[in-house]
Amino acid sequence: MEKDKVVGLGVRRGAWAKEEDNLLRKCVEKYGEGKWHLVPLRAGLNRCRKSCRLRWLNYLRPDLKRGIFDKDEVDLIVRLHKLLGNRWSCIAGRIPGRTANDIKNFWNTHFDRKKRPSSPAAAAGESSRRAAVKTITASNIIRPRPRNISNNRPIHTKTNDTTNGDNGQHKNNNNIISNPSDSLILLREDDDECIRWWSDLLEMTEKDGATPLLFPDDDRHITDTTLLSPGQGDQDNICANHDGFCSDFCLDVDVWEL
DNA sequence: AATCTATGCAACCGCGAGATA
DNA sequence: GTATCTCGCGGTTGCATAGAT
Repeated sequence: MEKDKVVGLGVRRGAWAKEEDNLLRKCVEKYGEGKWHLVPLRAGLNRCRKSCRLRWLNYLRPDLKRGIFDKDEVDLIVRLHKLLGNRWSCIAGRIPGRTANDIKNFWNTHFDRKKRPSSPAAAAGESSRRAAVKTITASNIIRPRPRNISNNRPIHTKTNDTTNGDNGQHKNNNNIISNPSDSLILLREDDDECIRWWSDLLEMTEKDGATPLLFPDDDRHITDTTLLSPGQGDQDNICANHDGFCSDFCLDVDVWEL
């Protein structure tokens, strides 16, 4: 990677200066997320749109949580990775305040078996976590399933979604339902199914023993599954807090015959 | 104190998908 | 149907820095 360079058409690259951060922040606060191709112009930044978007998503967003991952988050990442594989954006959608890049970096640092822990102590500490990861294979990763939503179906619209960037749009990566409003429909109309799905999932995960519902370094069972289950808590908050995430998780486990 | 090594993380790249003309 | 543009994602790179020697 080249840092602090100006290339090609004079577009600046590399580390961001504080002034650039301020310009970008003000621009997004004023115009909102999205329309990234306009952001460099609007903000007066000599950066490409991708760089602006990345900087905002990974660093400047006000709801970002920084610092080390706590146990709950680590456990969640392990379990979601078992389910979803390297679909970091999906995983990030379930962990408030964390970005896909954060999680990806965290995973690559702490769980990627290509890298080795620096000390025996660290290795011991990580071994149990790695053991859980070890069993992940392409065949047991659960992949979301596309659903056909008729255009005629009534949509429960939400008006508090002010953003149209980031998670507001989801690509159909591996048949993920793309529109957050679709997920809303699923939640409203398939509440029971979603609840059942999560129940089955948690049960299955506990049964197969591949990734036990335990923290890696102690025997504390996860009892607070509220964060995980779309069938619990405030339904509105699920999509409001995690944007399109629900769409990624309203799926049938057996469809892909895993 | 100087040098080396390992690690964390910010940033870039390339690609695929959706939207639109 | 196709070309083009934009967006978003996962993979990868390489700088900065802490820790070891």
